[in-house]
Amino acid sequence: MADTPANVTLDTPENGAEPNGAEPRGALVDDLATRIQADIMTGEHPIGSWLRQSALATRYGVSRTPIREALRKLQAAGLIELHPHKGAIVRGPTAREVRESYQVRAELEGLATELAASWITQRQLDELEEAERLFADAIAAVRHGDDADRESRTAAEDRWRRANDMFHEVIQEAAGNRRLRATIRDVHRSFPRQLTWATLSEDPRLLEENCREHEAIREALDRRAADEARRLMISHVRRAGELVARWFERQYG
Amino acid sequence: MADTPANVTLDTPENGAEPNGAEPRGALVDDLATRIQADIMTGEHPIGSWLRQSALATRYGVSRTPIREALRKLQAAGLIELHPHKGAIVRGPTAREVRESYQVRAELEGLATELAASWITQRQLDELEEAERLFADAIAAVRHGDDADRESRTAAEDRWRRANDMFHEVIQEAAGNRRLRATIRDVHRSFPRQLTWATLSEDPRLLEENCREHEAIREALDRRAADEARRLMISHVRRAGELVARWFERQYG
DNA sequence: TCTAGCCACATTGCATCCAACCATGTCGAG
DNA sequence: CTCGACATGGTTGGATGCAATGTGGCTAGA
Repeated sequence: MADTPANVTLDTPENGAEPNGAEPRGALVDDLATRIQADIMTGEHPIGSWLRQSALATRYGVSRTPIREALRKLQAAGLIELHPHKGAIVRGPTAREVRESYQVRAELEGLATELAASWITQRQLDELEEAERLFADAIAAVRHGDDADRESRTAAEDRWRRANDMFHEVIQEAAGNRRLRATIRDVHRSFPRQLTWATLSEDPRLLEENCREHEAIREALDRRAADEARRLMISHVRRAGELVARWFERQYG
Repeated sequence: MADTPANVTLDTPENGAEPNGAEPRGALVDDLATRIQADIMTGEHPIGSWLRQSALATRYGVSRTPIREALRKLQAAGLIELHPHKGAIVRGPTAREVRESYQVRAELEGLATELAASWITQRQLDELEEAERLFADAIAAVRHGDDADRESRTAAEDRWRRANDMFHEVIQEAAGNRRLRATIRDVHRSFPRQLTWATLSEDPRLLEENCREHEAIREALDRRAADEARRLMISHVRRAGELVARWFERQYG
């Protein structure tokens, strides 16, 4: 710790990470865990790279102690491996794990959809429609943006992901089972999100297919056809999973 | 810290628990997390009680640092709540959460059973039969032991739980999806195990019913009737869940 | 008697310190 | 030239110290 240049550890919020010191000074570890996880998701900490405690400490402007606690949380979440006396390594899934995860997720989202058919409100159905609209917009942006404009492309990615998340989250919300939702999130977050996008965005036809599947699900929910909605959702997720797994194999296998 | 002669610390000789330094000296935190979790499950740290870091530290013969990391893991697992500057509290589920969890678990175990129907080996079918036998033995022990012999009763509880776990685990093993198994475990361990036992053991008829349901599931697996096995497992888990939820409401509601 | 303010104690949060440990590169023997 | 013991730098693991925060009790005033 001798080399910290700006060793002004005074309570002045120097590093600017906390704009307004709104930090309740107890949520620091949880905040760190969230940030590190986000940096893993975006690929800033690539799969297979080492997470050095001191590097993270200087990066986020804290000491190693809270970093270590945050790493424990991430370990429990399955995002990293902790090798004693060696360090933490960002854990990437295998193709098999991708398939397994999507199989589990398909079942859970199927259940969520089945439940949602009973409880979904008109307002939530409208939100699903809204999500579809955003989804279609994002697809259009991809088509036109092509590779010419890289910035609009990542913007489209962001919009697409938001629309997709919105669709699934509204349904999970409508299902009214918090534990179910939390479980789906746990399964989902075990591997970087960019995977789904990277897979589907390669071929706009896949995106459109995805969109149509969403429509079909919403339509079934609108008719309160629980079983059908469930089946549609399961095959929807499974299909996406198979595509991701294949892409993953081409990439790393 | 070493000045506390510990009045209660004697009944659990933790500090001498590592006779031969078999500890790889890096697994300490994980070990602590496991032990604390076990003590929560057995009710030694009752639901709603505070977990004082220094108390845990002296109890397990370490300093507060590894304790804190272990608590972070348990927090991530959902077993405890961490209130900044106040401490860790053992989190008990609400009746609603019990219902939600069992609904999720039912779906997942249903999937596991469906998958198992395709992959289960004769050896695993034999293990299921073995589990049933142990199960029946435990029931018999409960019937005869009555309340007269308290020791044989807890022994029976242990046997019963082992048999029950064995049954479900063999099926999950046969399903061949590790992620599925891990997810079921995560959902399952969110609340103390004694609940299931405490519920079912009140009425031997429930135990016998449970046993018959196991038989039916095994029989369906034997016939490779995937759909039927799945349905049976789902209603099996749901029924158990409903019983636990009701017991829980009577107890705490 | 009741309540508001205050003070002392208990507990956590984070930083720092030291020992244990792994990896790598060097040097000497065969 | 190769292989193994050894020293060294870098990293993690766990303990301890100190400041910040929450809590309960005590007193003074109405």
